[in-house]
Amino acid sequence: MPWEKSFDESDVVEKTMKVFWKKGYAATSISDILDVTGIKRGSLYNAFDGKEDLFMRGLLKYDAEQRRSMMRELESVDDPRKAISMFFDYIVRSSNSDCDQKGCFLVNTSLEFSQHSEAVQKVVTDAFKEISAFFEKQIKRGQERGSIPDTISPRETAKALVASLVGIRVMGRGTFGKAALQQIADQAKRLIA
Amino acid sequence: MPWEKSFDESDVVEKTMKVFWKKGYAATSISDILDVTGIKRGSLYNAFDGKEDLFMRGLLKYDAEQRRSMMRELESVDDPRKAISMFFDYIVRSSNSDCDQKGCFLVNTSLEFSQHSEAVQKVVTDAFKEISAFFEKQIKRGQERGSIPDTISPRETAKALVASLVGIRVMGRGTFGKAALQQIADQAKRLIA
DNA sequence: CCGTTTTTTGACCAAAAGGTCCAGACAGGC
DNA sequence: GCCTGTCTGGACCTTTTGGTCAAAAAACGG
Repeated sequence: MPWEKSFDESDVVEKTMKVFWKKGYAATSISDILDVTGIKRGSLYNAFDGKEDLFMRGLLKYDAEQRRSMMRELESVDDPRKAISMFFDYIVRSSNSDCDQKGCFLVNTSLEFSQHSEAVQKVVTDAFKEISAFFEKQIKRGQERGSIPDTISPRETAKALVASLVGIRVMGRGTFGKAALQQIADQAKRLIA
Repeated sequence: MPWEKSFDESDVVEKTMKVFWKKGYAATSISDILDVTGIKRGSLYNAFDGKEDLFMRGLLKYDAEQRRSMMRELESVDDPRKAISMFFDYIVRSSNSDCDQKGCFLVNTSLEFSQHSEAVQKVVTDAFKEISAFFEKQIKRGQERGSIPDTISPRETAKALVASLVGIRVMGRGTFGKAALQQIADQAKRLIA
């Protein structure tokens, strides 16, 4: 075994992810990536397959470290209303604390569908399906224990909550002010009130 | 006066708009535009300033012909609940009838903010502000005539409705199926029920 | 300390990007 | 029918794009 890489591969993916996240796929050039990682061209292509590969890795990393990890924490919340509420608060908080206003990488990517492979599309759609399923499950749990009214439809309300979430993420990129995002979240919660 | 243009300028803007709408700014090349309009390079740069200019014109055309014209029609609806309801149904219908799944040009553009001039950003944010103001006005009217409960906050509910609308537009690009969009819209209407 | 094996480096490539330019085509006014 | 002004076509330009390559450098086993 003759040599180890001089750079941390996952660090490169992390930095690359942030560029794609902020600027989108098409608007990000390889040069941008070289600049932000400090790595050289040859090293990049020695370690990765190319732009698409880099994007995919970044997206998977985001999905695992941001969305999945947050949802895993919320799974352990006992009170279903609180679990849903915490989800929204988390989104609002992370939207408001990001001074780059990058929004959500998954949402951003879903509006770039036409430029991406089906593999990428699947990551995104699966993510939204899981979020929707999460909401649905929590609503059902709430109905079982009487904290959420039986009159509402779990599946359809879940989808509406996802849409609100997406809306918050989009408006958080600069269209509405910070205060508005929390207000929207609070209103969305009325759907399960 | 020696010669008229051989192409219809507004027709070129229309076709150009559709490409930007579908693929986004960065992913659309001048060659794409030449292909879709059938016009030649020299003619394009003789009639327009360049890519940015073309994009701006397309965006303004969309805003005027899609959003503004629809809102103008809704202004004349007497029943405020119905006006809001029709807005959502219109969005759902136009999302579902577009086989290209382009979504909403304004929403798409709002996720490309970093690549655009402030002038472009202003068009988008103004559009959303107007939609929000429309909802707010309708909610207030509904409360005055007793068809919408006094307990809800007009301004904040309006913002939540905008977020739902945006969510529908995003999910309509392929993440959720057609049926889901109408379901989301129906749930959103519960915010003013 | 020498070969082996991998990484690094930066030059290099073809293609595509956005944009310019001008020779020629064209329709008016005279 | 010619002159004038604009419009068209496409060659052309520079820069940037994503990607390749070969030579040099660096750690390890022997």
